[in-house]
Amino acid sequence: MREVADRAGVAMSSVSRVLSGHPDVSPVMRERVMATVDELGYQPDLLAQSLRRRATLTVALVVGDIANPLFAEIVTGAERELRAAGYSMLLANSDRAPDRDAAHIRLFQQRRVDGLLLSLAAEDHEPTVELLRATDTPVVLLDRDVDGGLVASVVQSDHRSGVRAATEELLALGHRRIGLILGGPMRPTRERRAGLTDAYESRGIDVPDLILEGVLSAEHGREAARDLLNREDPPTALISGGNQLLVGCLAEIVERGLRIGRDISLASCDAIPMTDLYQPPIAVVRRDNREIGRTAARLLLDRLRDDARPPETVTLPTTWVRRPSCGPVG
Amino acid sequence: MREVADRAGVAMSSVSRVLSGHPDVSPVMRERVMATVDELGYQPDLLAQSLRRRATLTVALVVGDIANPLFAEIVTGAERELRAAGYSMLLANSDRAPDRDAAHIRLFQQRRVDGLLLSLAAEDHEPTVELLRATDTPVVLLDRDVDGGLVASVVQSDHRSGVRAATEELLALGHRRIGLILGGPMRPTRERRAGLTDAYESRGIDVPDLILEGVLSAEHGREAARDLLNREDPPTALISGGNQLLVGCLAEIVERGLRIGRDISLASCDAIPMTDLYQPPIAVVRRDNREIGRTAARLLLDRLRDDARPPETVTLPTTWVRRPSCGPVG
DNA sequence: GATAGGGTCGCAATCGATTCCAGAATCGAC
DNA sequence: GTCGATTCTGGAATCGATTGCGACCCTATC
Repeated sequence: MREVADRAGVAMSSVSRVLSGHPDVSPVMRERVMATVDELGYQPDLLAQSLRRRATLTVALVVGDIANPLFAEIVTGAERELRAAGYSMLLANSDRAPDRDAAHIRLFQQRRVDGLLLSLAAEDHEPTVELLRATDTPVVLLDRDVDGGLVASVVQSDHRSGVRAATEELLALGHRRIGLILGGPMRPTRERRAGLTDAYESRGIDVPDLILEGVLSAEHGREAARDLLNREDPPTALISGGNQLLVGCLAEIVERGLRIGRDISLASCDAIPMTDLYQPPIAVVRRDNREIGRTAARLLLDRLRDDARPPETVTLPTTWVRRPSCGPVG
Repeated sequence: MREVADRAGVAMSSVSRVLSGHPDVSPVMRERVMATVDELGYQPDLLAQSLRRRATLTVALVVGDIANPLFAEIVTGAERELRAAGYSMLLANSDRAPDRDAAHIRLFQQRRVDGLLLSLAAEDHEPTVELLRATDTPVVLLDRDVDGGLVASVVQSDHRSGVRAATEELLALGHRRIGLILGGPMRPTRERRAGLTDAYESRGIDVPDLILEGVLSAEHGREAARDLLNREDPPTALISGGNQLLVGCLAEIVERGLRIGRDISLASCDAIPMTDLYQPPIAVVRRDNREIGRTAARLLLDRLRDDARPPETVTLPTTWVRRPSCGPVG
C-alpha cells in the first residue's frame, strides 16, 4: 500500500479512502490511485484490515462429523449463504467430543471470528456453556436446547411431528411394537421420542419399552437393532433416528435376511440417496438440510449487520414420506 | 496485553516473551506474568499475531461440492491432520465452476493463508493456473494434472488399476459391451478410461464405443445410463466413475426394473454406505478417502515447516472389491 | 575496586491497513 | 483583494501483537 501511495505520489490515507469507497475523494484522485493499483496489481491485506476494522468477515462452523451427509449438506447451505455475504467459513470437527467444542470456541474467539455456528456435542457441557455465556460474539445453535441463560439464535427442525406421522402410519398398519433407535441426549432425540409417544398416546396405547438411546453412529445403529431384534418379543417395525443409525440398522436387517416391508417395517429420519434408491424404497422423515444451513447463516448475518437485533429461534418443517418399506404387520 | 503488562508492572515485550517461550526470561518474571495472565484471563489476539509473524496458521481447502461423500471424507481427514498441527481450515465450495476456484484463490491469498488444498474444477482454466503459477504459497492439488510449469504437490489415486481390475473381472464373466460413465475431463476421468482400455487391450478386444463423459453429478449419471441403455445394442454391464454418478445410474436401472447382477452388471468407483448395503451389494473400486485428506494435509504441512522442501506427488492405491452386482453375462 | 561479560528487561520500530483531525486548496461572493 | 465556506488531502495515531537493540544490573576475575 505504501508502494502504491509513493508511486501515485499521494498519501496512504488517500489510497485507503479510494479503495474503501469513502465519499471524500475527488475523481482525479480516484483515477490516479486506481491506475497505480492495477498497474502494480496491488491487493489489500485482509489481515491488516481485520485488525484495524475489528471485523474479520469470518464465521466458524463446528459440527460433530462433517462426513455425515446431514452435516455435509448443512455446511453446503451455510457456506453458500456466507460466501454471498462476503464471509469466509472456518470449519471444524468436534468428533462429538464436548471438550473439543469448548476448545474450538476458545480458539475461534482468539481468531476474532465475527460469529459462530454450532452443532454442539452436548447441551449441558459446563465449560462450553460457560464460554458461550461469557462471549459477546453472536452464536447460532443447530438443533440444540441449551439452558443456563445463554442467549443465542437457534435453528431447529420439527422432528416431533415427523416421527409422530411415521408412528401413526405404522400403528395404522397394525404395528404395535415399534422400535425407536436414537442418538445422544439432545434435542432431536427428545423430540423424536416425544413424537413416537404422541402417536401412541393419541390412540390410547401404552408405549412399549423399545426405545434405545446411544450415539449417532452406524455402530450404535447396528447394536441397537440387534438388541431389539434379539428380544423375546421383538418389534415388528423400526424407526431410525438419523441416517447413520439407519446404515447400522440396515446392515443388521440384511444380515438376518429379513425382508423389509414384509418381515419388518422400517422408517428413518433424514433422507440420503440410499433411502430413495433402496429396494424397497425406505420411508423417511425428510427435511431440507441445505435450508437449515442457509437459515442458520442468515440468522447469524442478520445479527452481524444489526448489533441490536435479538436472537431468534426458527423451526423448520419435516415431512413424512411413506414408502414400501412400511408394510402391514405380518 | 497492555493491561497485563501494566498490572504486572512490566513491559509488553516481556509479556510477549513469556507467552511465546522466549529463552531470555527469568523465572521470577515468568511467574509474575503468568500469574497476571490467568488472573485477567488474557488470551492473545491471533489476528495481531498473524499480522506480525507473517503466518496465519490457516489453510484453505477448495472443493467442488462438500456434500459429495467423497469430499466430505477428504475434508474430515484433512481437518483432523491440520488441527493436530495447530492449523485452522477455511472451507469453500467451487460448485464445480472454474471461475470460482480463481476467485477463492485470490481471496484466500488476500487473507494470507499459509497454504492451499485444491480440488480444482478444471485443469486448464487459464486464470486459475496463472494465479497458482504466480503465487508462492504452497499448494497441494487433489487428483489433478495441471500443466504450464506449475509447481505443486499432488495427491492422486490409482484409478487406472482399479478400473482395469473391474473391467477384467467383467470381461472374464463374459461381458463384452461394458459401458463407462465418467465425470469431467480431469485426471480421474482419464485414468478410469485408460483402465478400461487397458483391460480390453490386454485381451486383444476392441474397446466398444460406450464411454460417456459429462459432469460428476447424479443427473448426468442418470442421463448417461439412459442413453447407453436405450441404444440398439446396449451394454450388458455398467461402470460408474464416481458415487454421484452411481446414484443416477441406479435410479435409471431401478426405474427400468432391471435386476442388478442378472439383467445388468454394475460396478462403481468410490464406495458409499449404499454400495455395501444394497441388495445385491454393489462392486466397487474402493479407496481410503480420509487417507487422501490426511496425506494432502501432511504434504502441505511438510512444506510449511520446511521452506526448501520440494513439492511431491503421492499416489494412493485403490482396491477392486468384487460383489454380486457383477454376474455372468445373461 | 575496576572492568568485562552474561543474563534480563524495556524502548521503540514494525506488520499493513483505517480514520480522526487539521491544514491546504479551490471557489465564489462581497 | 480578502474573507469564508467547502471540499480534499496528508500526517499521525491506532489496532494488538513481535523483536532488534541498547541499557542496566549482577557476578566473577584480576
